[in-house]
Amino acid sequence: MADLFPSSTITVSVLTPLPLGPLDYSADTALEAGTYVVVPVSGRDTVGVVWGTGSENAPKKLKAVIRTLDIPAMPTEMRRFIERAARYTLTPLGMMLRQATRAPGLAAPEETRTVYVAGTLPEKLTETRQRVLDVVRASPGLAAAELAREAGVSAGVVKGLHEAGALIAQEAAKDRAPPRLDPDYAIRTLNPEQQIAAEAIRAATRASTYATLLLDGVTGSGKTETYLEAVADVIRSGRQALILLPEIALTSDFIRRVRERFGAPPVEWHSGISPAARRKAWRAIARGEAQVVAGARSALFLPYRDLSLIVVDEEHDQSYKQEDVVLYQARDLSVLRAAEEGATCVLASATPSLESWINAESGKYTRLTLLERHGDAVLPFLSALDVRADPPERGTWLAPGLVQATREALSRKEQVLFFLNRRGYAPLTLCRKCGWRAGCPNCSAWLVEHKVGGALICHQCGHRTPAPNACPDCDSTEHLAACGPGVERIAEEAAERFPLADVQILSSDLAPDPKALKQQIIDIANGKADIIVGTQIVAKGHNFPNLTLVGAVDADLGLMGGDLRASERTFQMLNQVAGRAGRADKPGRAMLQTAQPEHPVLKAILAGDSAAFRQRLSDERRLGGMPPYARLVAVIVRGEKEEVVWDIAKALARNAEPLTKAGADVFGPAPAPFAMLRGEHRVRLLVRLERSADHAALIESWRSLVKVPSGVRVVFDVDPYSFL
DNA sequence: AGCACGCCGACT
DNA sequence: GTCGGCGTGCTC
Repeated sequence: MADLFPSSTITVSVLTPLPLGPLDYSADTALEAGTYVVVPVSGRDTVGVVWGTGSENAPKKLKAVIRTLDIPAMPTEMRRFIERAARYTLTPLGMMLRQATRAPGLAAPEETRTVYVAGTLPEKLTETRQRVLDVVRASPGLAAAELAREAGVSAGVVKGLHEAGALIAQEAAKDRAPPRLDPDYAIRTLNPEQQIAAEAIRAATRASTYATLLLDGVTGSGKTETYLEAVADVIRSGRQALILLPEIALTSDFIRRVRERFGAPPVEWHSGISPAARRKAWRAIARGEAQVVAGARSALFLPYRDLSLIVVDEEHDQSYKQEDVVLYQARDLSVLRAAEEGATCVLASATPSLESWINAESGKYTRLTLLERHGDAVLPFLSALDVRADPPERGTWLAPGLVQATREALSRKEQVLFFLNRRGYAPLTLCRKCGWRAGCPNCSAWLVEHKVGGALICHQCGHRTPAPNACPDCDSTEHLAACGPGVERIAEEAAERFPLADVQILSSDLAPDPKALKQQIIDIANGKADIIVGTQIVAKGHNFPNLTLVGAVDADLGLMGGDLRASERTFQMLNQVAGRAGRADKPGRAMLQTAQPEHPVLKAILAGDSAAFRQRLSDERRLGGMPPYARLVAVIVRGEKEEVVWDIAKALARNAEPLTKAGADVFGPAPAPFAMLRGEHRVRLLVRLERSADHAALIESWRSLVKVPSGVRVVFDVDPYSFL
């Protein structure tokens, strides 16, 4: 449209979802910070957010803001959160905004629908008309079709009443508010321990100042019931609560628990919801109509109007770490957002992450402990099966003790789970004649044989090749041997030993898609399997109500090797898997097959003594090692301009190397931008680490690894870890 | 992130 | 002689 009025004079700074900072535009009126606007960027219409109001007179030739959007402005708290999150994760500001504007139809005008309210009484009042009027009086704001259905009349009656002036048409938002949750719908009785924890969370939310609490409760101690009582309090106060869950745990199971407690489901937000539901949820949250949101990590970037409580359930879960284009730890950013909103953050887990553990130890977080199993649930009986004393027969992998226990459980019609965190049939194929081993041509890993699909697959890079019939080196067809077990091989053995049992493999690569996998888990939980052979996916999400025996086929897996996270992850995984055993009426059994029963990780699990183990781990970690989640960005400073010359995260993404390698391997050759430098430069080295250990030592060791071409002097300016 | 501009290999 | 590879550069 042509601009009929004199040129605009006000400068506004607008942040767009691009890897940039805010851009300046002109506007004819002042726009409040937080207003959603459409602006042209490189000739295309882009939704952005007014980030600041600049000078009144716009002398430069700026492009003009195209229009403002009729949606609630982004609250100050959220803008501050985005700024701090961007700085903390070393992400360009615009990319952080991008996380928050990933809702469809933001720019589209809100759709409306016609609804009816009562008008004047009609002259002719028939019985059917009366029924319609009763309905409209009881619940005004229904559409014609709904009104007719509720009253049990035809659409014609409603139409007639409208024409007679007895019903008045109104335009209402098409998206209706989500169903109201009733905080008193089904109040749960908590045991004393739970009451203390729930009261502590309630006190924190009522104080309306930032606090983080670590809800550390053993499996089955009723963490969910406990924090839902605090959520109830938030609902009563008219504020909002967000419950973050690992994607896989966001099942109908969890939604059902919320529904049972509050009489209505929470607003859901995760990758599986439809664009329409997404749009609806976004607007309901922005308007403050959504009382409780249950979502995956991206739900942290929604525009809550009045957020009082953030719960991060299963806070140790790896999936809170986003590692694609924008890198962040949703658990860390939850703490950050809570700080900005003056809200309470609850980190809940049976096996808290080391960093949260340390933060609780140091007093940064308040620790709430639940030691008792709730209700009928009983801790499983844990035991080690020493495979040196009681080895499996040659060519098999299940120790006699585990086989015997399985036989007994099956005879009682109970389910058994064999846990082995290794996909495929065999992790190594070798030629017994010439010693050839099937290795990946791209990386250092061995190729894993998969019988399902008949291929050798690299679990590191995905490289795939048909399983050979003969040794590629010596052509021998008789000497190729599969070494070691994967879940497919354990399933094979289980089927041989227990021919009458229904054996099912639960492995991410064997389901055609995540939906099918979910369905398979539900079917198994409902009894459609006698023996489950599963990878780590059984550690998460669904409960198997008839499961009474868990056998960890190789509990030592992950206890060796250079990965410093391994023992921590193994501890968490085995703990969670073992916790799956047991029914309401009956304690379960968990047997850990091991060649090193005296290993501290296994001893800690068997003794249920996580504290000592964690203390030892954290002491160890303080001595060094590569953190699992890190960002290191080198910035050349040239006067006012700062130029990112090297981003470790991007370098890692290119090489597809895990973040767990030793420093020297991560750094590799000198990054090209350094090689091009001549003379003296000031370089700021920005570092962000996930661990709350001793960062200074790590940074120092990294600094020594940055290779700078000779003749160039680089002054390092380390930006210290600064986070809450 | 997109998208344009830009300089070197195998093809209608 | 062109089509097209993706390497830098820009977006108010």
